[in-house]
Amino acid sequence: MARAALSADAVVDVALRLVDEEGPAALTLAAVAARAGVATPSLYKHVRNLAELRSLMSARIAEELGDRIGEAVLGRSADDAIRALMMAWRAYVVENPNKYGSLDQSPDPQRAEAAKRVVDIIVASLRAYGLEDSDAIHATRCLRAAAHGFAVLEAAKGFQMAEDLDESYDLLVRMVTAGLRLPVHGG
Amino acid sequence: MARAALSADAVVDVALRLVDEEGPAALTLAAVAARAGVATPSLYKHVRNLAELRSLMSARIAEELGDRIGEAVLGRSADDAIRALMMAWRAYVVENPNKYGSLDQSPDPQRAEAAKRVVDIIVASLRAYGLEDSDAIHATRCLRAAAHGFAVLEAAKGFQMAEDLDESYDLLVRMVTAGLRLPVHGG
DNA sequence: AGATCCGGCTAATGCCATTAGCTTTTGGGC
DNA sequence: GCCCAAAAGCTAATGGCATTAGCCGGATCT
Repeated sequence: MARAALSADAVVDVALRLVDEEGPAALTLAAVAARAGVATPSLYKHVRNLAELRSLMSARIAEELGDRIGEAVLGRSADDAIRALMMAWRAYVVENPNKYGSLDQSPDPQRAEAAKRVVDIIVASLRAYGLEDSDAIHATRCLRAAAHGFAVLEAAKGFQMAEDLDESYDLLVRMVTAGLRLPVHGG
Repeated sequence: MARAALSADAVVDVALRLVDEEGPAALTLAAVAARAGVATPSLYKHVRNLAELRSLMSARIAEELGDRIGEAVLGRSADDAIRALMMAWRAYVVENPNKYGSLDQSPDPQRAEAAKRVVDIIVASLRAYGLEDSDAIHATRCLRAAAHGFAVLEAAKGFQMAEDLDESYDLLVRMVTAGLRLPVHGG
């Protein structure tokens, strides 16, 4: 062992704080190193390269999101759980738009675990609707699409009209909860 | 005037083809210039900088998407129109995942027009449901969130399970069309 | 024909990621 | 208490990229 000043986790911490405060475009190894009080190349002792740092950051963001929605569904079921889950999802995005905006969806092992947890929480919440196996997968995809789509658009300031976003989201939540009662096939 | 070899539009064309073929990460002025058969700095005669090129590209992508969904809703109404619109949206994404992935949502004048057209088409399609004014805005946001969310996740290969994506999307379309009959407020 | 302007070019700057290779610190075994 | 191996830091160097400055040639208009 040696000086334990820095670590991969610590680098990710610093990077996340940087993105949170200055936006995704501010993420450079130089900026992270400066914040960590270290020369740029030193970061390579903890992280393979910028791409890996991004991936680790995404994993952490997915974990945080998973924590939030996991808490939200505790002790709730059916519409109540889905509403809480979606509300928690959006609350996370509103609190951390820059972080959410730098979440990337690319499939890599690191992220797989965190993403899987989010999916598992959703799938579990869908059991109250009688959705299992393939049906639960299809329904989960719809829920993710709705929540993520709204999140991305809101984080990117893609909704320009003056109407209250809370009301829009409330409608979306009701669309989803009602939609989970539809037959997964046919109609 | 002088040699009309290149133009802002032509540069955008080249850039879009580049992104389409090699992915969003391949977008550099150097690469665009190489494809255009020109030295890198020459591009600055047509485009202010990389950020503006990105913006122009986004505008074009939004236009293309607008064309597609505009065509799709022609001669249809209500569920039929919404289904056609959402199907056209996804078809565009599946055909052009890289282009769609480089669509950015940031609000700037160039993009405003193209984005507005997409929104207008949706709003118009919602009239069949009796949705007007604020209600139409809220409903439009939900539809955009659903379609865009699915599109982003699919383009980024965010859906890992083996289940057929067509079936998932069909469920999403039915969720939306059914959801458009919900009261916009309350429930 | 000549002035003008547009659109191209080369050269130069500065930031960034990444690599190589050296130095320092630290903790464990003697 | 001392030595050594490895971890973690550093400086220097490389190469790609965006961007700016300033020059040049040809097309257009008068």
